[in-house]
Amino acid sequence: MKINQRHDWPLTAEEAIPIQQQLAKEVITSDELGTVQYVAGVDVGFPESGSITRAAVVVLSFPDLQLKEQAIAYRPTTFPYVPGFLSFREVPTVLDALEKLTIIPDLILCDGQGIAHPRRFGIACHLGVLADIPTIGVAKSLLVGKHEELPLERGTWKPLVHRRETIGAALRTRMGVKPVYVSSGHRVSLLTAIDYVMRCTTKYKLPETTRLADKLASNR
DNA sequence: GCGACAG
DNA sequence: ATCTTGTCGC
Repeated sequence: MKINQRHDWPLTAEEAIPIQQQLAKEVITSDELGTVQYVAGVDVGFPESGSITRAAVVVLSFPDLQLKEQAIAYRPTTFPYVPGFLSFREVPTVLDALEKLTIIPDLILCDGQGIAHPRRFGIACHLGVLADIPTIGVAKSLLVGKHEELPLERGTWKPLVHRRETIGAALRTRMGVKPVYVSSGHRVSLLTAIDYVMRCTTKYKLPETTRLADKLASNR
């Protein structure tokens, strides 16, 4: 698939802030997605002591979650890891991998936050806006916000609140296991996001999409 | 000013 | 993220 270039990639957080503020205006947190036939998962690894960025994308059929296609892309690493600016480090290479796909995914599950971000523009939002594809943020740990303790049952969740605003949810995908943090990326509401994350999760804490992408991104 | 801080 | 030994449970 072809993706339009929207902006140059900055090399510092200071230069990245204006870009986040501008693109954050384009984020849509209501449901603007059609029938989901293909769900994608993306993940990024940093081999060669971090000097190389390796992005992996897997496309699964939905709801049966069978692997249909995968792609991988590499770039020299140019942006450091700075909390709040993860997308500037990972998205350029992820877009390269997406462009190699034959199948255009109907939904993408990202490894990281969506709007559960200081400026409401986490990596899932950035990828969603640039690719113009519905995205959901699924993070393993918290960047901002807090939530009440949740019940132990699989599928239970509590609102993730930041500055008195609900920005996502802490979701228990497996009984008795630490929750994942789900938030809207682009063109997906929170409730719909929670539903898709549950439907993509089978026997592990993380969605199958993320697990397969992770295997491809970190393995060799 | 002092901590917290996705991957 | 990455590095990296042992340990716990099915």
